[in-house]
Amino acid sequence: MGAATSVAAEAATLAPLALTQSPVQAPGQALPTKPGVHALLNPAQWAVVHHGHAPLLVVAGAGTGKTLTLASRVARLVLDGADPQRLLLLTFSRRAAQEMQRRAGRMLHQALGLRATQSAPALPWAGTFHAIGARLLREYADAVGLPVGFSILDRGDAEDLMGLARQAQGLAATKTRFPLKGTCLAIYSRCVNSAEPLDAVLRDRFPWCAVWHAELKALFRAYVADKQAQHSLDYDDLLLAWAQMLADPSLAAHLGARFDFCLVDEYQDTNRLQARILRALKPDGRGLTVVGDDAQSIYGFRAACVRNILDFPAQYAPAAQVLTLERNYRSTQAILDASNAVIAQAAERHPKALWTDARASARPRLVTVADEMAQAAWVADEVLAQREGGLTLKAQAVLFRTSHHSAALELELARRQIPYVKYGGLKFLEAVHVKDLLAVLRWAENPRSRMAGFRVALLVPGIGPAHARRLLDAMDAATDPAAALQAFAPPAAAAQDWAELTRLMSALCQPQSTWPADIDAVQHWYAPHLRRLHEADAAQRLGDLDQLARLAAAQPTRERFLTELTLDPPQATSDEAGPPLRDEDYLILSTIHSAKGQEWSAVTVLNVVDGCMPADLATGHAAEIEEERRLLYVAMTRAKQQLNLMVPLRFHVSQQHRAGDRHLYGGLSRFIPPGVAALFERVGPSADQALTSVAMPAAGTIDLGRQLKSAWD
DNA sequence: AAAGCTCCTATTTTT
DNA sequence: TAGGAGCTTT
Repeated sequence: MGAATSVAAEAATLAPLALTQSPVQAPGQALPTKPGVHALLNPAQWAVVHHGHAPLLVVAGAGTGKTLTLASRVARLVLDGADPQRLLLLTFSRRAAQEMQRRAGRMLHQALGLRATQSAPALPWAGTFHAIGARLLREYADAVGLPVGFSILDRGDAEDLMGLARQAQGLAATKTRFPLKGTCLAIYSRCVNSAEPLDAVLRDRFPWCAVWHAELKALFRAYVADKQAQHSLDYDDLLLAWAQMLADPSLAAHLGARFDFCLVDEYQDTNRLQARILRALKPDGRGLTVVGDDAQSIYGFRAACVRNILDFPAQYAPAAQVLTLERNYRSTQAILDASNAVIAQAAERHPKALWTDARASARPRLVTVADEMAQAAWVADEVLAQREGGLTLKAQAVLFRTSHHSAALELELARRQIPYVKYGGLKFLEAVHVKDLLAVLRWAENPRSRMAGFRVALLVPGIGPAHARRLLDAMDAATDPAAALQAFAPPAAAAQDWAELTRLMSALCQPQSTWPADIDAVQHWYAPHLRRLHEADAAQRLGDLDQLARLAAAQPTRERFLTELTLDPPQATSDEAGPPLRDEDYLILSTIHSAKGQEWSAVTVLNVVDGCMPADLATGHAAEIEEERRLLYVAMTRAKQQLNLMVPLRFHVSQQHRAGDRHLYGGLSRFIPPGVAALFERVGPSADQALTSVAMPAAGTIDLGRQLKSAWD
């Protein structure tokens, strides 16, 4: 993504990184020259780095130097003559992609003995499955019959399109309630990603929707047709179309031959479709290395398939070699003991136990507090105390199951003026004003997009759904949709405002359109509409758009901007607020999902309470509970020195004041039974004492916090 | 046909 | 909280 994002992401990962084990990166360590390459790798890591062309599965436990090993392998391959342009490096998440690119780049830089001013050879084919898929599809669009300038729908867009199809099919007004658009898309997406037929998905995942089997099938057919008519691909299409492209033997051979090596990180989080892509790309597994840890599989809800990693070796004849990394360089033994105990209760897993020779230290703590307010206060106290003890804020992280669980803590941090950056759960792209502005750009880029056009047209006062539909129908029918837009006759009441829009659109559709000046033009056009539609908080929303413009300036073209923003949206709040000052220190807040692959000296996990971990929504199926267990395991294994699990005895489930605050008295998570709890140091009042203190009024304080915060706006 | 209302509901995690 | 659906008014 743009400069702002990479600066923030860089800042967020650099500090912890500097403290990692990485023998190869030890201060003063000369760069791996040929004979002594990676002499400091442990034997298992060394075996991975020097493995040949045969298919390889690396089972790498948390903190075992996985990324270092992968990056070293990349460096070794290049040293041995591999062309960096012919290395395909795939990951599931954006963060892992960035991390892999950065570490491999640094390693290459060292390995080639380059000076600081020289840059390492780029690894152009490193990225997420979705991003690489998008690039390949654009490159091969002509060959595979896709429109060259296709738009990529983010999840919101895809839902809206599904919603329109749903209405067009008359499913919005059924007697018994038809699944909502989001649910429809979830079902569709599950079918695509798990490569399972609709009836199986309905039976296993959405039994309450099974009666709508026929209607859903028709709906999905319409949805797919609409996407094609609008020259749009959704996230799933990026994988699906890629897989379909590879189903053609000659294309598969052509693409497979483009890459000498293919390394896949986070393999435990890939789904059946992604596995199919890899099989088609490298049918005999030659040059293929996959890395993962079944104990850290936490994306089952996105159809990630643990079987991918469990079944990988047997796909090949002879079976792929399996190398296991078990030596942990990250955490203290006490933290590992507790983590191992949590995951040991898991039903099915690739057996391994992490170990370290780091000297034993304090046990992780299980901290009982009365409620969320007390939790926030305890965490803030602890963070400040640690900082007094010499630990920077950046070396500390607070992790939580769902994004809003940090709300109380964020207020407390703001009150005490403790800076923080929050990862995950950010809905920047979902804000109405951001969507509006992007819709204009997207429409200009792809005039066939009814989604974008509809949204933009409705912004003009006097244009409603009926006129908008007439406009878009006319554009659909025209060979030159841009001309049809200019020719459209709006209702008289809208004439003035409509002219402004057509002027803007014709400027944006100039062949020599100047980017990023485009976005200024759009902002200029949109600002009055924004003020009209969002009087109350117009200033703040305009600020968001300024931020968007800054991101835009970092991209070479409009198309790249739209693609990058859709596939790699700003993910931390600091991205919105602009890059943090270089020397500024801040605490890390993150969802556990977004924390995967990261590490910090001190980690605090909020709400380790039944109903939260596991989430009460997830307690339906055994498989979901298992995934929640792995989630806790992932959270715990992020910690290097200190780990605190917070147990608020009372925490409220919803912020709906209308129905009154609902509270849960869950108690300690079921994942910490007494035997496991014994591995922790207990902090805080006993359960009895805490329960008596629960009668205190707690809810009202929130507004005070908000006022205090707004005083600094 | 558009705009301005009043309910209503749905709230995991990510590409 | 906020966005959406559905109703009523202009």
